[in-house]
Amino acid sequence: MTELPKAYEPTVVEEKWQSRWMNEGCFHADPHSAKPAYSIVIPPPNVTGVLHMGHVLNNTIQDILARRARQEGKEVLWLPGTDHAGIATQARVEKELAKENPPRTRYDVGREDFVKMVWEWKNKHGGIIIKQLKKLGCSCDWERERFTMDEVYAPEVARVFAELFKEGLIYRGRRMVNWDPVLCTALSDEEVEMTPTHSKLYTIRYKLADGSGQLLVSTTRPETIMADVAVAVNPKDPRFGHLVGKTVIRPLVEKEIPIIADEHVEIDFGTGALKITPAHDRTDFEVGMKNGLEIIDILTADGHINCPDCPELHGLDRFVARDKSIELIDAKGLLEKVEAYDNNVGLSQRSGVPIEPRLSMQWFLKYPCVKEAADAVANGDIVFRPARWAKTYAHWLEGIQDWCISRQLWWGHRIPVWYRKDKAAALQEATKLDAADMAAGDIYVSATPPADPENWVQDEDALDTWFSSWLWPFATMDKECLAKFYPTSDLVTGPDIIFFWVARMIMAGYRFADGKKPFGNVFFTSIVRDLLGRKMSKSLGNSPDPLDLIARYGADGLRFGLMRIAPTGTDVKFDEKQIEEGKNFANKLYNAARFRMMQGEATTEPAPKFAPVHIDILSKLKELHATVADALGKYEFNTYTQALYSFFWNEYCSLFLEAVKNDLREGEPAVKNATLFTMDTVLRHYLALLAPIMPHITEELWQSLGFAKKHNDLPLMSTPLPCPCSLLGGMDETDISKARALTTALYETANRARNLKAEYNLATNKNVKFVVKPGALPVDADLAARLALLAGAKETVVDAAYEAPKGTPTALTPFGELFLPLEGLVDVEAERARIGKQLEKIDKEIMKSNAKLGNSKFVDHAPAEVVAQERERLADWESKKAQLTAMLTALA
RNA sequence: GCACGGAUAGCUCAGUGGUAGAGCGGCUGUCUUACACACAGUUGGUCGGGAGUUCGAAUCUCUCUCCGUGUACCA
Repeated sequence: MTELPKAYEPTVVEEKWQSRWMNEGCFHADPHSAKPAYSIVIPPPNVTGVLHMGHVLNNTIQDILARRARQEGKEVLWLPGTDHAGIATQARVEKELAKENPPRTRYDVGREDFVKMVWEWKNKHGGIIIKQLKKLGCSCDWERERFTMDEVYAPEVARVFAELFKEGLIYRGRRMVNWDPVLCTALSDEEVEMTPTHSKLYTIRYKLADGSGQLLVSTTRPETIMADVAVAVNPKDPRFGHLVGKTVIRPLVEKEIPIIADEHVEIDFGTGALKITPAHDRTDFEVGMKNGLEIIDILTADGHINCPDCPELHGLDRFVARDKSIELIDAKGLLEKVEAYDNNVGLSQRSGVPIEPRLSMQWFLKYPCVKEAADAVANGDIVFRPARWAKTYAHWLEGIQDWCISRQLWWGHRIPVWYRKDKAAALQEATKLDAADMAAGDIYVSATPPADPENWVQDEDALDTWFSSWLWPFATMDKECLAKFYPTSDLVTGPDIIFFWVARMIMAGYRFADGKKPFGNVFFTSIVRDLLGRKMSKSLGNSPDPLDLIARYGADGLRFGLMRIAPTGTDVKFDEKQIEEGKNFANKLYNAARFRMMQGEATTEPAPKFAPVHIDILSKLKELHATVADALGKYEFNTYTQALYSFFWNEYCSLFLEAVKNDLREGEPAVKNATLFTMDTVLRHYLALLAPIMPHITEELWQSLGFAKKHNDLPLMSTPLPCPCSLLGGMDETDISKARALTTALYETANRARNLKAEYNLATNKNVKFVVKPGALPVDADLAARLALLAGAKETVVDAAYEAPKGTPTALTPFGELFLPLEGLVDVEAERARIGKQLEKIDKEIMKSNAKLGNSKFVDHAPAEVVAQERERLADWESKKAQLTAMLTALA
């Protein structure tokens, strides 16, 4: 007998197996393997990141796919790594500098030393999340861990840049971009979040220069009035037609500015007149260009007013200046009114502050292979799951805009462009740079720095982080790996980065990896929310720490609990109770295994003598194989998890084990042997099916149950999935279904028996005697004994001639009438009432059924089997009614 | 504004035309020698509202309400 603790303790077990798997190289992919390939690249978390629930969900799914693929005999590469996350990482180190005494900025340190500091920080503190992923049990090939700025990856980024530049797809220009005044960098359109905001709408009087009146102009941004260069009205607006061509006085830094006509102005909005401020508004900029207007920039890069002509505002923060400017205008008597106004303000996803539209010199990319990328998803070359994301994806591609790829950062891939020293100043101001400049030798664009660096000046900017991560599926792999594992099989990621990452990877794949798609399937996970439906976030403090959850419930418990509630189509509301379920399940599994270990070895002699209950559970196990394969094939992870849960807890533990316990104590050897054999078979197959989602506990039990020995002591994760074909091999299908019918009847009868006991307030542990007066199904000694065990009875007597004393509680079962003789303890009246109640229920069902079958339309239109089913049901109720009525008369 | 998703038991969720389900929670028993992280029993629902299609609707169609997400414009 094995001495084991009563409760499963995951911590030690999980650490043990994690290190053993790694030491034995179980996760390592062999590109020379003859096995078919299966590959996933991890969505690289930020190197500054710590594990959150989204990662747990995402990586558990990837681990399930990877581990299952290994069991299916595939050579698996799950390639891990981290993203350098330009802004986040740079900000992290700048924060450290600001804490110093005296505080420093990156400018105090200087570019070269600052970048060195970030590397130091990264090497010391970065990649915590990698350790955390290991604690979750992720079976990544850690020997192949990549970083988006490492020595292998960085040249790829530069190479791609140079190629796209030569192709004319990357260009530089002075454009209106999204400017983050806190981070002082340009951002892409995707990094701006339009946010509903309570603002104020100011209506201001612009006096006509000829003194003939005034024009009311509404604005939310009075602090930019000094940069107004015109007022526009719609050419079709009858109210203002006569004013076009006249001039008004700009209220701050007074100056005559023209009234122009432009169709962009909406007649119905506000006053119908719009101030044109080309330097500080995207559409105003366009209007300005169209009409040849001047551009007056009155904001600094960090969002302060730069307008010496207006000393009252000069140097003020843009929001302080907003209030101040209104005071000034009001003082001049030019403020008409101030109204509350709800509008959408673009906020920086990075710093959270309102974006400034700003004219600046930036690098842009015209996306390559847009059509290939759109077609691939449209025609199913790349499958999105759930499929509806394909629509979102297609919509984005249709309206795709050039991507601003330069960032005014120091941490990241520096733009691989050099300007000839003597011309650098001029070139950096040039709005157009192209291959001609390269030919002239004025600029140098390449993955390798110029041979004579002293003659060149490199571009100051760095690339958007996503400009490196869009190469992730292939830039992470060496030649051998590419040959074996590219394109990758599945990508598992959140729908929030469908544009940032997924779409761009598809384009990059077609353009840079031999025209091949980067992956075959994309599985978009749900987003984990809190119980109020809010996104998990640090600031709300509603995000549980996965490591804490692992400590309390085990990694297996966390994985199982989360997957059980992760629907495929919608978001998950996270409830810690569900994780507790995962832990409880692990404990159940552990105890079931412990129970088996207490029974000793199965013998080879005598040959197992299967009872219906054995055949039943083995047949269900066979079905479980199919359910699991089907669910995983369809990426239905909650179905997979739920099927595993209910098979084990309900079918195996609650029913089967309870029905066979006596075999182990006092059964004849052949029956005992059949039970041990069946338990072993179920556990062996089941552990393998469960292993992808609960890798640690299954590995531990595989070992302690002795299954590993039969497989050369291989860890379970390296053992091929047992074939369901071996289950009940050679047994006739009709015999199997006969056994299953008997077993179902047994379990149902046991339920009825328990109900009877409960109804008569007999404690579960009270030993009673049941009498079965058999009906249609045969009840042999085996079934009778198991029934007694399941019902918590001393014995079950099968007696066809049994005459129940008046008032004996009875129930109808698939095995016939079931009696619970209590020797006159029962009140006849109470019993009569009980049966009467049952009869009422049955009468209702009969009425329903009769109504249905009496409806000729139902009988004519419904499929034959549905009608037959209904008839059967009715017959069933009728016979039950007859029996109950007979009992009732017997009572009298 | 447009698009997409969701609304089923107190909670978290299954259930795509044929007798409304699971787990948790609640309540009642039980330390029955694998498991009290458990066992047995039990209580919970006009399937968001309305209309339609159908013999039959949680399921299909339309519409409304509420919640969520994406996207566009906003002076």
